[in-house]
Amino acid sequence: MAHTRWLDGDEQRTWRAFLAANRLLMDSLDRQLQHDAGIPHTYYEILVRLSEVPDRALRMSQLAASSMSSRSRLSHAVARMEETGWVRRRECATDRRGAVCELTDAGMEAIKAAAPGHVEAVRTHLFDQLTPEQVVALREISEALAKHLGGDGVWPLDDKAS
Amino acid sequence: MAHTRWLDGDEQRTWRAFLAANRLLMDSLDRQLQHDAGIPHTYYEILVRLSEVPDRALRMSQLAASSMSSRSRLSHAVARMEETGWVRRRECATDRRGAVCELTDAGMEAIKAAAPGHVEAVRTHLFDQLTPEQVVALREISEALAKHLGGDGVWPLDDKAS
DNA sequence: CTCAACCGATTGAGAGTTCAACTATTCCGG
DNA sequence: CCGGAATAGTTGAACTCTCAATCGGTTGAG
Repeated sequence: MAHTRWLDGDEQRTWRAFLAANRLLMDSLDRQLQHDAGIPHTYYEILVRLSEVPDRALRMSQLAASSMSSRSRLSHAVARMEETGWVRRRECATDRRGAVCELTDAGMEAIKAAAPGHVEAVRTHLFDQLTPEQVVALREISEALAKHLGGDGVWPLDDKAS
Repeated sequence: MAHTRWLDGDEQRTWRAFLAANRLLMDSLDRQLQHDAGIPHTYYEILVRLSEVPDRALRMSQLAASSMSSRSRLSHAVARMEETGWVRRRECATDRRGAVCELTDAGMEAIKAAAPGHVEAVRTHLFDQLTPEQVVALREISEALAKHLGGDGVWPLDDKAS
């Protein structure tokens, strides 16, 4: 790289505000969930993905992709949540290397208990602070970034309504 | 809370795209910095704040606020970076409880070495993916959120220019 | 059929973060 | 001045995350 394309003043300001907003928001949500439900936000995301899928079960790799988690992180997280009885690991029928992670009833209860407080926090700290137009803009921005960064397995991305 | 204000379909989609984009972006930047410069992004932020301030020195609490770090996190981080010789701790002249953190020359060199690669990553993964209008929107959104969440000591927030 | 390359997932060590507890100092009402 | 409350910062334990190494299972070229 011969010549660095530095950020200009506006870009700097945008970038710093973005960093600040993200860290403050995520830290806040993490604290809320940890305090009220005893789990970090990343674990909550994993449980939610499982809860929305047929049979409440997914292959580890699919679960990792859909929760934006590295394989390693997911392995540790699932091990941890298996101890507390929220998920269970089964062998995969079609690929003996694979593992299927399944949400238990206790795990489902845990989500249901944690969800209202979490959703309320997301609403008050995010959506309540933005105009409807900003919400639309935020979605378009986020989808563009995630698409570029290869966030697969998260949204429809396709479907109708386009 | 009697009744939870759940997210509607559009809000869900926005929220998930936002989560995906943020995690992917931050993980990517963190990996880049860790790989090319051997420091996590949070440490980089701390060093940058110090580098921009008179005397390259700040009280711990101010440094924590301006880098969106908890006191504890900053303490650990500074201890770590002091070992590697990038910062130095001095007593505060006006308050014997206080400590002043100062960027060393070696620390300054470390930033200068890390900056080009980092800035390039921010550009390619963020700004290059957005239209100028989206950059403006992102700044307004981020500033609204950060302001609500009490992100002080980060921007001017005041100053001239409206 | 065989073996090497690849894939799915786990593991352990090292590093960063959080929380709560703690020390030391300053502030302030009486 | 005294003593309690607040402030600045640090510390250790518990926990999460990352990275690289590893292991068994699968796949495909020859």
